[in-house]
Amino acid sequence: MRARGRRWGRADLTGDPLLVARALLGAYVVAGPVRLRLTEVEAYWGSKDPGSHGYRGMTPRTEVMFGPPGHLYVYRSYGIHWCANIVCGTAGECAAVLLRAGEVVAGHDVVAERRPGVPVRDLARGPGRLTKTLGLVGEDDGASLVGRGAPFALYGPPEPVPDTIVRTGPRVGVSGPGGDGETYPWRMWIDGEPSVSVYRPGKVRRG
DNA sequence: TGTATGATTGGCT
DNA sequence: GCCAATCATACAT
Repeated sequence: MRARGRRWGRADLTGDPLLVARALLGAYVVAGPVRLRLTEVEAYWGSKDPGSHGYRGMTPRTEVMFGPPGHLYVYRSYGIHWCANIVCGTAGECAAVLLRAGEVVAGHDVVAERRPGVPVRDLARGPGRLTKTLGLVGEDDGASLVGRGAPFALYGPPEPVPDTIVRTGPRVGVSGPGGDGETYPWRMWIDGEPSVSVYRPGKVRRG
């Protein structure tokens, strides 16, 4: 049996979202019988960040992101998929880390039922696929990952993920503040992981 | 009340 | 590489 990392609490998610995102690489998300090792994440930082849903202030949808760290922010993407974030930062500011990709390390039987015919490396390769594999839906928006009785849980990496295998780059599908397709390098992933999603540049706006 | 848009994916050319 | 699917959200009217 592989050693298991320490269960994370609210304190582990408090602070700079970029540092939290880095720390989440290699961490485990537990949803019922399914456990996922995170291999790719993106940071979103509220009012500093035109790419964030919370950039223009709090709305009913983004309310969770302004709350205390340790909760899920789940939203519908393109009317079809669900995408999941872990709220981090500090209560009152808007910060979250989008879960983009991971590797299934437990609960394969359940996942196989949920996602028949899907190749192993594609099970959680991309944010929409990841939520499907974990079974996350809109009703899980606001649910907690920390504390006793939380429906979900988060465990730190069993072994530290060294900086030498961590890569950073522009976020996927987000156009940056410059407008020229410039983006913040707030996407982070573990190099060489087959589950890491394919990069696609954000839509170029006319101009 | 109407409408444009998107932190995507899967299927087809 | 290109494009449709499909709907909640945000914002204009």
